[in-house]
Amino acid sequence: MNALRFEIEAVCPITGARAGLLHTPHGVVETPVFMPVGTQATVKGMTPHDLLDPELDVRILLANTYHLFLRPGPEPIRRLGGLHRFMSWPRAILTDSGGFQVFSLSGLRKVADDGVVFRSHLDGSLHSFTPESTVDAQLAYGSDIAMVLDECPEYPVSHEYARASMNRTVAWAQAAFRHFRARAAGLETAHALFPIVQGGMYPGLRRECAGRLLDLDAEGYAIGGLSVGEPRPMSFEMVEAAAPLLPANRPRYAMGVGMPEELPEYVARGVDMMDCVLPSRNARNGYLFTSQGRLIIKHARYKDDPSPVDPDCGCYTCRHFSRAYLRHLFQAGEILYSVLATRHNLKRYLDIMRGIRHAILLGEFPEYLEVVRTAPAEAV
RNA sequence: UCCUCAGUAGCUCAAUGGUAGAGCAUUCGGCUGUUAACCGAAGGGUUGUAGGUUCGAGUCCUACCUGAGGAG
Repeated sequence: MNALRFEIEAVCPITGARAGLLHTPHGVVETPVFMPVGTQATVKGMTPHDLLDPELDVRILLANTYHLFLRPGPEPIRRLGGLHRFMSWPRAILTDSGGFQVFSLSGLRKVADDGVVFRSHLDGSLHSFTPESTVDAQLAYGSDIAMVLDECPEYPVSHEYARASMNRTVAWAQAAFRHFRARAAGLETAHALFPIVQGGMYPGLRRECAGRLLDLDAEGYAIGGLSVGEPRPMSFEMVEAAAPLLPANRPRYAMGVGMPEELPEYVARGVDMMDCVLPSRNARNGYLFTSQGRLIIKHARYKDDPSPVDPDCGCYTCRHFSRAYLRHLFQAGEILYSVLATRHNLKRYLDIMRGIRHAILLGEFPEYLEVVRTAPAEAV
């Protein structure tokens, strides 16, 4: 039983960028899409009501297998009706497998062929993840889209290590799919599982990895291991190596990217889905994304500034509050600052994706790219 | 008028007589499948003033200035 149906509405004849509709068990997602990150079953600072507001109209969220595994645990979530009911989110959820944590919490782990042993960052307790166990966890969560366990090596790594790591990721993906297909057959609801293309910063390994994952006949494919310290052109090059090999009629997901100006670049290389902590995390750290570039709200220059963060933004924050007020809230450490800033930054990212989608549908994506490539970096 | 206490970075305060520091603020970085309402760097001082003791004083002594309390 398929969980997803990917309907392509338009393809840019110059770049190959696609606009489509991703039909999930929890609603339709317009692509290309930016997925806000809600690691611990919450987008920090946002209620589901905020995210559902037509102003944001978020269709799909991320949550994290690793973090929810440690707390509160897959079984409690299953008993409480799954992640959707647990967090009161009616729309689609994609769960990351914890593969990223294998790398980002590297001080605490040991990678073996059959999985990874790691220490909880919460209490130091020992746990293991296998391709099978992370599928089980994500089925307990009731994820619409689950991700296979992968290894996400840091940059730079040797070709030798990247190859071994990629081989492991492919083997894990194969094991995950075997287990997933056996388990999913007995379930009432449909779930999708995406494998992840790895291969370090070696185009040859990326191509090989993509080719080997095709046999899995997955409902969508992810490209991982991007923005792990490498220069940006290299990230784009890795996508250029892998994306053309992936099935044209399935969604492609670039994991963990990127800055606002990078989003159209990934789309131009055939990417349909992206997620990133930048809009939410940077919001809380005083970094606001605007149509005129970045704005660091803590700067004293905004102390008496009555203007909105972005005069061209129609978000709740920009409609009602001044830079001076937001700066005040930030300096005072007030919770409302994070709420308003996150709301604005998410709106900015979602607007960018809607703008990209609109341009593709109108056949004007090359012109759109031209404009954003010459955009200013800093707001005044 | 007298007594007591206190004067150190923009602010609040540290510093057994031995290289004047911290937090906040300021300025600037950083953040990319969140261990992050987080992390880092820089600028900023005639230690109230003037003398004295001492090898050496923010620290001890004297006078003065300012402030806060108290007494009358």
